[in-house]
Amino acid sequence: MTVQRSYKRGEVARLSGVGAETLRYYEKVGLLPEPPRTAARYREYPPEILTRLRFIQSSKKLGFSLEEIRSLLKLKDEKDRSCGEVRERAVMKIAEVNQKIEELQWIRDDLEALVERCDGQGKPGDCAIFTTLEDKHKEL
Amino acid sequence: MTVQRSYKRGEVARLSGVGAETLRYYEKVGLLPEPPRTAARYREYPPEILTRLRFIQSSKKLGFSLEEIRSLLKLKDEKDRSCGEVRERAVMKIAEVNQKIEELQWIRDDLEALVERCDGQGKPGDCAIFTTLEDKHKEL
DNA sequence: GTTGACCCTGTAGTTGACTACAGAGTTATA
DNA sequence: TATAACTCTGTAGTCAACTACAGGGTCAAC
Repeated sequence: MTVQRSYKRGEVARLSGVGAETLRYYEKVGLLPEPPRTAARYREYPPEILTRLRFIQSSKKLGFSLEEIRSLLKLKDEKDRSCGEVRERAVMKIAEVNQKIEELQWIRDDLEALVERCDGQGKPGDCAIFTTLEDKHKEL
Repeated sequence: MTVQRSYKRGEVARLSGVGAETLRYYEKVGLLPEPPRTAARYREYPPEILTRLRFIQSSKKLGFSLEEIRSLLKLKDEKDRSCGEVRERAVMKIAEVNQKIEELQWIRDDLEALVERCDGQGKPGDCAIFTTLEDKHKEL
């Protein structure tokens, strides 16, 4: 038979890089489901918790609030519910994400223009014409 | 001669969507330069402040902290300084931004896969296979 | 020339997202 | 079996990024 592995808080913390206290906090605010407990009320996290935490971490880095992440995860958790509404919300999320990508691309393009212009070393005032950094954002 | 226009706090707030108190806060933490004052110590913002605020706002939406935005803006403000170091930091920023874009694209692709799979309405469990949402992030 | 809508400074309060106890129970190891 | 290293709950503290006063001064317009 297979050994069904589960982790406790400290292990999950070590493996995911998310603080042990933070795990409890995430549970409290509904980002993580309440895990099963041992007889002594120790949390027993299934291995899947790690992918969920990875998702949370990268979403955070991208400027999603915990509230938004909660709603993204809800999409997944509701996979067994009425497909139509989930689909609708997913489509909206896609639009939001695309918008973020576009804005990041502007910023990157601005930075690249800057680098190109000030390619040499020294020469102050030379790379002066990178007001670009702001101009592109006029249409925002 | 040209009429050199300047704005006071309330006008900037209205035009930019950034709260009037927030402007003072941004000044305090070094995101905005101290503007010139009238005889009565009223702030007189030049029109350029608006592009700067737009830049701050979109960067915030993309998950940059005020500290990071400060360093992005410093790149611009230092345009007259040693070009080499500015260039170096810009190159690093570009890498960071590209990383963000990539991660957002993963999230978008995941969401799109989800939408594709649950294309019909109703049928629960049908769009069940969008564990994609987490799988892609395993390599993070 | 006063009323109301602005502006000033300084400071205090709020919200989101943690992070750190205190005081008590549990488990692994020597 | 005792000691260290965990875990539990509840609550309080921290930090970033605002947001909201209080107690005053300024200015335009009636």
